Amino acid sequence: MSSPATSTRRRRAARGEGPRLREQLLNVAQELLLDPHRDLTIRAVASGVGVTTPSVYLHFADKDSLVEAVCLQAWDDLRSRMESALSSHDDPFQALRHLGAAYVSWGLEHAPQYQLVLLAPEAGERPQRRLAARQCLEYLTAAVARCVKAEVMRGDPQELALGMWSALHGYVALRVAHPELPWPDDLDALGEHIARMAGIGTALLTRIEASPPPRAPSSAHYAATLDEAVALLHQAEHPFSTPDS
Amino acid sequence: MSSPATSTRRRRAARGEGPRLREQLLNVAQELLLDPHRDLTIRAVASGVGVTTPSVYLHFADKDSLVEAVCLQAWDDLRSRMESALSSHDDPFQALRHLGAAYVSWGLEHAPQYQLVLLAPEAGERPQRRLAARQCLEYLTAAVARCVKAEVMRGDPQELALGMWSALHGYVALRVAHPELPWPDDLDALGEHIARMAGIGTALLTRIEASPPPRAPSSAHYAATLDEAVALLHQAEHPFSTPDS
DNA sequence: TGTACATCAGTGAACGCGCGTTCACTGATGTAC
DNA sequence: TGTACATCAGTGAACGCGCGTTCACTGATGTAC
Repeated sequence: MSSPATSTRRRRAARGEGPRLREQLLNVAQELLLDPHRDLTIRAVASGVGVTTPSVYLHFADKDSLVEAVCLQAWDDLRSRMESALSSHDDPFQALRHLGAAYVSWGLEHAPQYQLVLLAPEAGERPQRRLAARQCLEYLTAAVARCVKAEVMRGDPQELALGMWSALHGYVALRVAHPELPWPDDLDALGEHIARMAGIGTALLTRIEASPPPRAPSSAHYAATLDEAVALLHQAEHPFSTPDS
Repeated sequence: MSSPATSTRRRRAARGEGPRLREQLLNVAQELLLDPHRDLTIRAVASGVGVTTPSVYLHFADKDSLVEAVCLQAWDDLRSRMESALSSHDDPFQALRHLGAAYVSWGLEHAPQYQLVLLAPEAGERPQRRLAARQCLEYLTAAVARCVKAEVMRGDPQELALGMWSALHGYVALRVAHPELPWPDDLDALGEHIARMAGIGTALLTRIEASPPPRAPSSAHYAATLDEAVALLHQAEHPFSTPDS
């Protein structure tokens, strides 16, 4: 009578095949999460698979468990992307930059999962999401630590990583929540810009903080000094990176 | 019988005094927004004032209008803070830095309002919140434009402002959603760090992009060149700023 | 100064919705003898 | 080879909750005459 509108009624699973339903529920839940016009409800997930609502409780204790499982599935993907970004560049500063770009690019591609783990107000109270956030920070901290070891940055790697992360996160968060702002067309280009801005900014700022100058400067002095610095870079055997290394 | 538990029953307003209820409703709604243990519902707002639920509809068309009104009230405060940060510093680069620090500091103090306008998934679809976000960008763009005019930065002010904003926003957003991360105790110190990192990073990066060097560098070359640049700054008449100007 | 009337700031009770969740059940699948 | 039985993947119907919202009303306040 009240058969699901979105899907044909599925065949009942064979004896040992029960757990396959779990996988199907996760898939449908993921689809719902990606569709801004539909809500992720227990009822919608069940009917999407072609099953009645109570069946969901055969595999998930409650709604939260289901939602969390959906999101954490995607975060494994980010972890592996960060890992490969880190290991595919021998040079610490280049590795950090590519790690940042990979992070931003993943975040923009997985907006709903990103939103749930890093933007939801209650995210900090959920152990699984805390863990996902923590692991993110650890990858970044590792990358920054290598830069500190190579003496291109100075200071506490974890604190610097929090600063870098803020810059990357902000771009993803702002773009996802306010797509109507005058963003440039190329999603990743601004991500690259921000990753480089944060990297270069951190490198220069931590040096200045390690040996603070006596007086406050003006814009004119900043400009003049930066010009000289860039000129210096051009004379160096290996000058600063172009946008694509 | 079912008198409100949270407040004494108020006296009925006199003839012309009707609109005063609106103000009281906004105040209670604000309190509810700030209390993470209570939800902002029409019922709770009404009972907080000491009035029955339908009375709320005398002043607000629906719940959304009420919530939006509460939030936008606070954003006026941010606008004035940004304005005074901008006008209290003659030097463009210093003004930008203080604008950033003021922004972060306000965001951390007004987490719920910040969350609703800049973090909520549907924020980009609400005209009022779009406007608030847009005005934020405009203040930042104005500050960056002054830096571009003073030649301490190069490029499109709005695009650079989006990058700067991302960095500032990310810190507020991350800290608000994940307070359990290993943040330093001083809220504003890291905000200052990020504002400076983004400013200096943008200034240096836009110079490098305006005159890109021929080859990709290594961390060692970055380190050596930045050392020379900082040495240069120390020789300058007005070197880089200390954390407190 | 008194009285009929309009206004306006509220009230009280209820509606209907969609949600997460529970409970007693069913009927196909495999297994023991 | 047939039959009784345990298992297990589901079903169907309902509960109860809190919410936003609506509707017909009331009773104090001020005003016209």
